[in-house]
Amino acid sequence: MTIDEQISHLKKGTVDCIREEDLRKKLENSAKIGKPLRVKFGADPTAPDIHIGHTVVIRKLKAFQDLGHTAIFLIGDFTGMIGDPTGKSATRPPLSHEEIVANADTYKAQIFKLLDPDKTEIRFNSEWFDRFGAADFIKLASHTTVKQILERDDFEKRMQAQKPIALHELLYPLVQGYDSVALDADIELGGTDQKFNLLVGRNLQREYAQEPQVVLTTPLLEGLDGVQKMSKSLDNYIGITDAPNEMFGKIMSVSDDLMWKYFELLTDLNVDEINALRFRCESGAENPRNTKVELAKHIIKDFHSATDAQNAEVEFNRRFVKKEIPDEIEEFLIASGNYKLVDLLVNTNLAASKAEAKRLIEQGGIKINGEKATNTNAEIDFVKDSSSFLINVNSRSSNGQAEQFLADNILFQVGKRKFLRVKGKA
RNA sequence: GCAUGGGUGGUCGAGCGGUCAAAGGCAACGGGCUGUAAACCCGUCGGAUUAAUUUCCUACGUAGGUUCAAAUCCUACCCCAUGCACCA
Repeated sequence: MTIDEQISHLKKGTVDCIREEDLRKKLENSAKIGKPLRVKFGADPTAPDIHIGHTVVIRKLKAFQDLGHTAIFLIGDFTGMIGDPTGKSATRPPLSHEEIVANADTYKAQIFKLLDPDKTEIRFNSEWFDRFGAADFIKLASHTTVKQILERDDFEKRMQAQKPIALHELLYPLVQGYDSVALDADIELGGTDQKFNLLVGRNLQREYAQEPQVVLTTPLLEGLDGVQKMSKSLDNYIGITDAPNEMFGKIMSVSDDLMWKYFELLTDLNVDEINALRFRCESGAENPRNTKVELAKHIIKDFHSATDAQNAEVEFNRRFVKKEIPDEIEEFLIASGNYKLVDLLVNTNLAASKAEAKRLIEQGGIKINGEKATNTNAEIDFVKDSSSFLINVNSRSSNGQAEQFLADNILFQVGKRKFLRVKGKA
């Protein structure tokens, strides 16, 4: 690849590249002297569960890696110890060494689904900050003015809205930026929300007489709701350890509009290929649903395998298109006896409380062996009968119908997705 | 330290003596329409109890008090924010 080709490849799907001339210089120089560039990406140590929104930037890291450069995955364990960067006042409890190691392992297991372990450095910023003295800290702070820090969009807004800003939050960008100095980073990647912090790193490197890093930002990926950025706390995420079936379902619920962004940021298809698909959908030549199926398979293949992706599609079709019962259903064993339906739903965790169970029944959300349950007072008998169980569903109200059948289990369905097979305990 | 404003359900936010399990929004959940699209529409949304919207319990920062009755009034305390003062 020529340098021009590399640049356009690296810039695909990014928002900011500061500055492109610097990137070019670094790439050229690296090629000339045969020294790989050091590409940094920092992660929060407290939340090792990453979702595919995070992989947007990790894929970019991989792009550099594929070109022979060194990926540095930095775990901000020191930063994580001193507070919360998002603005809410709650200070995070310091993580123990063991927790940090455990979280790091979790990270590794996840990122190495995409990255090459041999070309990845995993670093912790406590390496240098544990040895950082108060004097060093003051010196670090002296390189930046209050005004500069307050430039940050978030701070400015909060000042204006008279919302509190804790002092340590002002220090955050400095701490994060110093990591680039300590690592002698050539390039730092991050989401667009990190732009300010990444630029602070760039300035600090200059202050510490290093060549400033190139800053490359990637867009934030909206989650399944299509509006807010993907995050675990909003429960609109696709975890990269999600099972193939689950991933498939979640991707299928992404809106058509958002699908194209997912294609751009989460697959290797190039811009032309994506545009071609898009044209077919928009001209009516293809049902967007089918294109979305392809998207789902592309993504699942990366985190599982092509076979898993294929199976997920089959399973999805069976379950949601043909509305058949899924292949594998969890089982719950229960002793023989007489149960109220609502109690059973609570005991099996299908409902959080009796009130909720009742509500589900009233709203037609509960199916027993495929039949909608309508009576909130229904009772079920599990009677041990040699090899199988006599199951007796009856109701107390006058209009209720009693039914009785012999089986070794009852299939419960809650809503469209939850299934549970309740079996009698032998 | 002083002054002012404030602490309400998962969240945001109304209520400011009874009609308050507490408006409204968001989130969530169930149903409908579909391509499990999205959007939209309908319903639910503290818990237990009941044939029932029946009865009861818990909840409006904490602890007391006034009242037949308190999220609402009073007292003390805790916490938060803003401003002032202070400022190497």
